[in-house]
Amino acid sequence: MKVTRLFYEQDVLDVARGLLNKLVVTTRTGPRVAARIVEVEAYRGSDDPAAHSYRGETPRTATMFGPPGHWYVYFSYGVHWCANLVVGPPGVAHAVLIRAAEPVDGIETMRARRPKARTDRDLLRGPGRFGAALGLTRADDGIDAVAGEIRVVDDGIAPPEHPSCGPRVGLSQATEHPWRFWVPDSRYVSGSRPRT
DNA sequence: TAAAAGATCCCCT
DNA sequence: GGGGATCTTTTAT
Repeated sequence: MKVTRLFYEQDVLDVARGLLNKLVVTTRTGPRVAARIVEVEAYRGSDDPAAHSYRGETPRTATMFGPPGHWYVYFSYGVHWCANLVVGPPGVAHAVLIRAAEPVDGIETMRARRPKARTDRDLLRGPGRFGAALGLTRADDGIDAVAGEIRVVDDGIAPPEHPSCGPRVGLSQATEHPWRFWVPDSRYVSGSRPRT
């Protein structure tokens, strides 16, 4: 089934679960690279203190307030580029963070971008690693994921019928929501991280 | 203008 | 298991 603009106008939790097993494909930053999404987190706009959009629109989060189905890419901890998909109609700033993916195509290209990765399993396991393996930067913020140079496509593998879920990672607020979803049994998920 | 925190990753022990 | 790197964004003064 094709991933249309309409897909991104569903409830953000449904979009998050629906993105599992979808393919991210790009030739924007080099040779063709494809990766299968296996772990995501949902951020519920103005209802969610952990969402970047919670306190209203700022220059950084402008993309989140725009039309759905676009990439919101932000710079994290002065080191990493993390990628989200914008969900909900314009003005509704929900998003789904891509936390981990399974390398499918262009593995050599990804390995060149991630020299620290010892195995293919480490290539895209974690949001910062996902961004690095795809070669994302500020220039990729706002790109259309439906018709642009970095696309989300359905290659015939359905989302899991019963996705696993649990608390989101790395937050100091709104930690109670089980809005992290992943493909059960995938060896490419990032796994829980202990918090101090 | 300053200061603190941040949707992380990597290396060290 | 713990801490440092690194710098942008936001909020407070």
